[in-house]
Amino acid sequence: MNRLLTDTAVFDDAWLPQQLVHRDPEQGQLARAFEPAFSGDRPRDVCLHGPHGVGKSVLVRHTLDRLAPRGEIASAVVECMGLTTAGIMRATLRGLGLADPAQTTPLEDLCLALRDGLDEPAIVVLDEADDVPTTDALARLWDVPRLGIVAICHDRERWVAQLDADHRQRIRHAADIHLQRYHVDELVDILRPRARQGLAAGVVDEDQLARIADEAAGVARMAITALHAAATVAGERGGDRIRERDIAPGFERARRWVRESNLASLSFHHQVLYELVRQAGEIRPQALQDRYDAVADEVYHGFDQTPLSSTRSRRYKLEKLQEYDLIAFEGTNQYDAYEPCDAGVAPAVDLTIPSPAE
DNA sequence: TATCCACCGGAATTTATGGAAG
DNA sequence: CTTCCATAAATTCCGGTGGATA
Repeated sequence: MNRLLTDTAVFDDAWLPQQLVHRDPEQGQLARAFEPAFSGDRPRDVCLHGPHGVGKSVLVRHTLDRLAPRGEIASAVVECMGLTTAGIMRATLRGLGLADPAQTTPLEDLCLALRDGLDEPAIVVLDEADDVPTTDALARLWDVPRLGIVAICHDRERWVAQLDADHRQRIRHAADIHLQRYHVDELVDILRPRARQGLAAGVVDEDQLARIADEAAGVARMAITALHAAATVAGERGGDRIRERDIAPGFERARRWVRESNLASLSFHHQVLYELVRQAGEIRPQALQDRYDAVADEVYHGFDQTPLSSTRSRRYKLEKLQEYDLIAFEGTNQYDAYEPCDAGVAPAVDLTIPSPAE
């Protein structure tokens, strides 16, 4: 850790501030939705929506924390991204502390375990609900008495549109909470306590907090990460405080961190395909497939993995890489090419890839 | 305009994995 | 230990798309 940073934990997604600033009305709405749980009834369902990084999950976690002294409401936060219906049910059971089911437990058994295991009101939070086949999972969760659902999504209309008629009817009764992007001065209020606790004294001043807040365009997560990154960049160049010239590189570094952590969460196959695209800089689909065939044996050697033999499998991986904003490719014709979004983003694994034959 | 071509992406099917039951 | 059975991942199959070519 460099000497400008005193506590990096405050920049983590998981860090909860003492006080949630500028979200009082929304916090009140959410608390009212949970209220029935205290008299043994099912909490009201909630649809919580708004753009990336404006504090949707933080709002829920914080509100649950604040209510804890009034009585325990069991709750589970489920990261839906990439999960199947069964995966969501498993995560719910685990999160509520009811069971730790094996990957192969039948879906029906999971639903039964949840219905039978729950005798108190509880809340399940479906984070990133719009990235999943939520329709089926929702139906299963709605079958559980006393379980309230908080669905977190980006675009309410789009999410509701993919539900079937019954679900749509039911979601109409849910509390609807929309989170806007923050204004610059609100973002500064969010950054200030983190700067105080996470950075050495005098590393950043109000003007620069405002600069960072402005650049982050209302997205709290980006502002917080960029502050952390700007301090890192300033330290690397030997400075003892953040200066104007650190801010743009800070944002670039912040975006790189996000991409690197995304890539790290993916499989070895993804790492290999990403690295091939990154080394090529720009590569047409056929060339990429040929290259993969040429180097796969050597690259996979020593790892407990076997190369993907079908091009379809590789396309699935490439699709994921695009979803995670790691590579870009446009359109469908043969002149389009894959390219890395940021060639400075390195794979999480050390790969030795033979250079292309001359 | 008609045909070709490279490639995408949906859907069905097969294979891998690992817990549970006998 | 073997068999069974669930999910998830990998693979196979193939129709559709849209620019290129004659």
